[in-house]
Amino acid sequence: MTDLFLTNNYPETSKVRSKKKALTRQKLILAALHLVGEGKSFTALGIREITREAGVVPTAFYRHFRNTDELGLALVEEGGRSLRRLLRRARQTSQPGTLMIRHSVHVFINYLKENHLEWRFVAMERSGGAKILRMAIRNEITHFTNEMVSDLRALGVFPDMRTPIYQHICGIVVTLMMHSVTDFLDLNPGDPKVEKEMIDHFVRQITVVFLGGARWQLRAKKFSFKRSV
Amino acid sequence: MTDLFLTNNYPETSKVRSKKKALTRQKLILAALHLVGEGKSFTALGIREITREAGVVPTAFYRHFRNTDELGLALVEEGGRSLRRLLRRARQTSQPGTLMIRHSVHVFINYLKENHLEWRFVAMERSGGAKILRMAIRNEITHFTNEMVSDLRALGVFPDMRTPIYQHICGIVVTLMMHSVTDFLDLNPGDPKVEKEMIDHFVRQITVVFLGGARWQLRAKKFSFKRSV
DNA sequence: TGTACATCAGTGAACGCGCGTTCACTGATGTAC
DNA sequence: TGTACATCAGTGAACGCGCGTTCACTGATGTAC
Repeated sequence: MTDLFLTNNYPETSKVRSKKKALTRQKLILAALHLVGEGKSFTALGIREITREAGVVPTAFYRHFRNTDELGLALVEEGGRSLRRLLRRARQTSQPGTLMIRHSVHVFINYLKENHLEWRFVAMERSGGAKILRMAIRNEITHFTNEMVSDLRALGVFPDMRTPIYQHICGIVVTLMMHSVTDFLDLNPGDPKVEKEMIDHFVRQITVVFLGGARWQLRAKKFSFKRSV
Repeated sequence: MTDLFLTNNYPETSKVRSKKKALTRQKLILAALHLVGEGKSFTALGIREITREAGVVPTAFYRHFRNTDELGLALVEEGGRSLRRLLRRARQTSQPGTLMIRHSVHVFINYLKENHLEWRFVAMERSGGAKILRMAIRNEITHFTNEMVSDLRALGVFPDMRTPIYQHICGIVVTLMMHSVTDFLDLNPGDPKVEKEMIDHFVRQITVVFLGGARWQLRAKKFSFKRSV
């Protein structure tokens, strides 16, 4: 994760200064994430609170962001990266057949535990925060859904399903997934029994949606592509 | 709606005073809802802001609530009432057969438009607010889901489906429903075309879930009640 | 390579402001006789 | 019914505090010659 924050916008020649600046930026981002992880709402965070947590003086904040919304957008970007890395990992270890869903959910949950700060932020601000953040997150999630569609296609799940239906199904799955993030992070105190129940629950949800999607596709075919509901 | 706020906790004898107090309480609740409706996050609301909007002096707040969280819980209760009234209305006008889903969604959307303030609050704080509010909302939504199960049963949808599966399906539908609240309130600027698209989208989501649920139930039967995924 | 100047990330003091909360109060409403 | 006292919802002044933001600064890093 660390190196991702260190994106260098300076000419190659200036090294030490830009590295230090990027480091402070990272400290600010991590401080905000850490405070969100403690249960605070990002919307309620203040500049002084964040800089205090980061260990810099309040005014240093303005060298990196105009206001907290701008920091929020940086966090959304970070969350988007996290979403994409999840897909990459799922892709690399994908399993065929009926095991696919359960395996993917396991990858998801493990990934979620590793990166719980970013995910908590995304799941919370997705519907609870400032409008500009909601929109940015909605955008990232749309991209995520589209990528999921092409991944599943590449894996040969539902080989002859039409694209709109495919997108529809993945949209539902992603909505359920984002919702389960809050549940998981709220209710799971490391209890493996609770964790297993939640995983089973989520697997069943996805299975129902996939079954329904396949059925819907069948119907769409039967009625020669005319919707009947 | 109005009369619901005027719950009288005083002995029958004292009338004018308690009525006035309940009225101020209502003003505070409506002020908070109104501010949330303007796009502010409830978490970020302050006592002075709320009392200013309500037209009372800041200290009057303490005659009704200890802090903003307590007001939040009152709003959750109000939201819960709104959820239950929605079910009642849907029940009263229910349609049989394939029309049922589309009709219910229409009832839902119209109801959502009428009571958008409460719903915006519930949808936003469901995953974005203070933990105590999230928990209270989760609780209301669980009740809502259970009621939906028994309503659908009474209507004879899925006559021989087992209760856990029933609950599972309604859980998915309610999650999708709550999620669509934010979408609807964020994206719908009164444009009937956009509105129609969102309704169609939501109808299709529910249909997919219902189809999947029926299919799942069939599988559960076939494999003599043993889950296979 | 060495020197003289420029840049700029982070500092620290200071500001005005709105916040939550306390307190003693007022005057309409309720109660007792 | 009338009177004298009790209650208590809402008032208004006051408090200490942390907030966001401004500004001139410092000193390490970068650049030019």
